[in-house]
Amino acid sequence: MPRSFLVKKYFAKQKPNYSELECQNDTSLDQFRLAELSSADSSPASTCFTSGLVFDLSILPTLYLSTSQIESPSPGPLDLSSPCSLSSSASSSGEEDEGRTSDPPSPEPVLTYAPRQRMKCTGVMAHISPAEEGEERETSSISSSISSSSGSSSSTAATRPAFLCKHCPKEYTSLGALKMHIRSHTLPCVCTTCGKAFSRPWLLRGHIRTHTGERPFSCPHCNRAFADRSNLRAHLQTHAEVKKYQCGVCSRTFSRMSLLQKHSSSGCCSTSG
DNA sequence: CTGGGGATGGGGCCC
DNA sequence: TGGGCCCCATCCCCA
Repeated sequence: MPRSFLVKKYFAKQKPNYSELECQNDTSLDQFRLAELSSADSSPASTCFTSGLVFDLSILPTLYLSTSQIESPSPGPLDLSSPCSLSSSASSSGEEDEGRTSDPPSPEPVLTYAPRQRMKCTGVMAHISPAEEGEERETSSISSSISSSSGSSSSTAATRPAFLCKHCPKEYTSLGALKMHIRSHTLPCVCTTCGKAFSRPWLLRGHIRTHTGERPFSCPHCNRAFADRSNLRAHLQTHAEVKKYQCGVCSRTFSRMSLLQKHSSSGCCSTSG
């Protein structure tokens, strides 16, 4: 299977440092922190920061069958002790704004169009049944996968163990990677505000911002705020004279890969295809 | 059609 | 080994 997705980028060892983002984050962060703290006891949506988050695998089957039970975020016996539980501190601590942000977008090298296939596995939910939700079962399945794969005629397995996902054809070279991947099937992090489930807590945090309206990331150029750093990064491209993505045919640059792809597919590069 | 924002998924790296 | 975060990528929608 294609493993190109697992290939780390050229700057793999570089510590990202969007100094520009940091600056604005430092200044705006307090505002958001205050807003967050103040809203934490006033805004209904913000309740999800304190008690609206439940990560209970057992509810997932119910979740996909019917969301009626979770549409009313009643402060029931929430399992805040769960490893996936989030608290107001988790967000208000500004773990992602605290200066861990990355390097300056600065004069980045313009990238020519080199589309990468996004790997998706579909039909996942159909495989998830209440009886399958347990991590133990997952891991036991992993073990069996390992043994079966190592015994199979896989060329890669000859040198390293292959950790196969039982929900999809994906395979990994480490158990940790597989376990993390499995979370994308089990979706243990559930937003009790809307019932949407996520594979990782920080994904849920980002989602929660859509409820709270929190936008910790501000553009230093126009002060526009974003809930997601990636979106800010994309936005910063709009301020750049030379965009990050360049058409290999007409040299026109775009702020987003998707725009370049649209551009390519809509005519410019039709000479070659 | 293009440009851009919002939201989200996922692998890799660091602690 | 797991959690948290980073970054990239993608889809959807709207102006």
